Amino acid sequence: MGKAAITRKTILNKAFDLIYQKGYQATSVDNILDQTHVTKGAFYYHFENKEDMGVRMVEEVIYPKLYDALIMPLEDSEDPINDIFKVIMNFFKLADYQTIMYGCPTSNMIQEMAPLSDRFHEALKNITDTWQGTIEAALKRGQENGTVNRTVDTESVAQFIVVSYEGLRSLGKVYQSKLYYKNYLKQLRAYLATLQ
Amino acid sequence: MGKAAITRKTILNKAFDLIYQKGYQATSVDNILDQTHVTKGAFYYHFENKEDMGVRMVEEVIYPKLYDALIMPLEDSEDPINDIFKVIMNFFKLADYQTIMYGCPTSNMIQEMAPLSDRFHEALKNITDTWQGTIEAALKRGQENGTVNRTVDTESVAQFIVVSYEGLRSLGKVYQSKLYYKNYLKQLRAYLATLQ
DNA sequence: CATGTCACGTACTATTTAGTATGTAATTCA
DNA sequence: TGAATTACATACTAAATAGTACGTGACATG
Repeated sequence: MGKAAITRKTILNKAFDLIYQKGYQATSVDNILDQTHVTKGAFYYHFENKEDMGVRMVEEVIYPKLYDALIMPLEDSEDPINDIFKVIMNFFKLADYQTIMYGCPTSNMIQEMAPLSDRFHEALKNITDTWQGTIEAALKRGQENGTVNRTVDTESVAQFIVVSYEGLRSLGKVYQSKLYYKNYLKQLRAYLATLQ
Repeated sequence: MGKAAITRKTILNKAFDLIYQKGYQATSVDNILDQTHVTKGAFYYHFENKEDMGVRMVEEVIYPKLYDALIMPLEDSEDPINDIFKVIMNFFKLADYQTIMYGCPTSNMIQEMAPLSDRFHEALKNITDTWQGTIEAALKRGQENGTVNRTVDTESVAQFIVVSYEGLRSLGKVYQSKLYYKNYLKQLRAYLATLQ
């Protein structure tokens, strides 16, 4: 990676840290620059404006995190009912305080920016479409190999799983207890079991 | 209602309109004043500061809306499995474009402000506690009268319902389609049916 | 070796922000 | 009716904001 590419990455990574904790609008460009050794000239050389930087941050920082943790592990799943549960449970097992305190980065950005900016809206819709689509595809493979009941509506089930997960991460901000996550996993498992 | 009380209400109601659409931090005090016939002197006479106004808005505008639509109808429910579904379905039936476009006011405020302000955190936790508690109480009555299976963990079920609802409202911002809500209701009904 | 482009660095601006200082009508109450 | 308190109105400030103008050293390329 060249020097310029490093500068760009530095901006995006620090922007993620701050935006994840405070929100996009509450994080100023100066705020990001203060916490890096990057100057304003460099910032506006690499990005058109603040919105452009934010959208790239979603695409290049937030999306890969979600992909690695929750999407990729399901891409080849032949036993979705068990794998979906395992993937989510495993994510919470590895989660630190920040992860629980500040919610899901994707969901945070949707809440704040989807209604305000078309560019954000599109980037965020791509992420959720990909995730939901991956779950749906896994459920369909499960239907073919017999691990998932053929009568289930894979689209609405995939949606329900994503929706419940994002709701959990959102309300997790207010409850911040292990029990809250445990309770969720209990009900998620029960719900998934009904799909067999 | 006296004249001063009307001024106060005017501020809170307009604050709700703007904050619901743009977020708390993106809505300035001047912004609220521009859209009312209220001056800065009046604003800071009625509220300590912007945060104080925001918290009162949560308590006095957002909470009553959620209470009327989703909490009160369940307070005397003796058939929670059917009533919970009906109440949520009914809410979406009556929902306008704004409601779907801008998500759930409570959830929006949680996402933006719960990690940033203790006063917001507390006010928002009270709302969700009340809602979840009401659902749990209804489920317990259902267990007593036989409409709900006695083996179900009412706390985690109540939590799962709230969580899935809030996730839906959050992701609804990005999907904005009737189908998305229909799919949710389908899975919610299926999930609730397993509690019988 | 001259020259253009890349990748910044510095200094600035116009606007917006929450909040304050200080007034002054309108009520209330003794 | 006089005095105090309520409920505002107006004008201001200091800080923060996104973005710009303009410079400059490094480096590639003909």
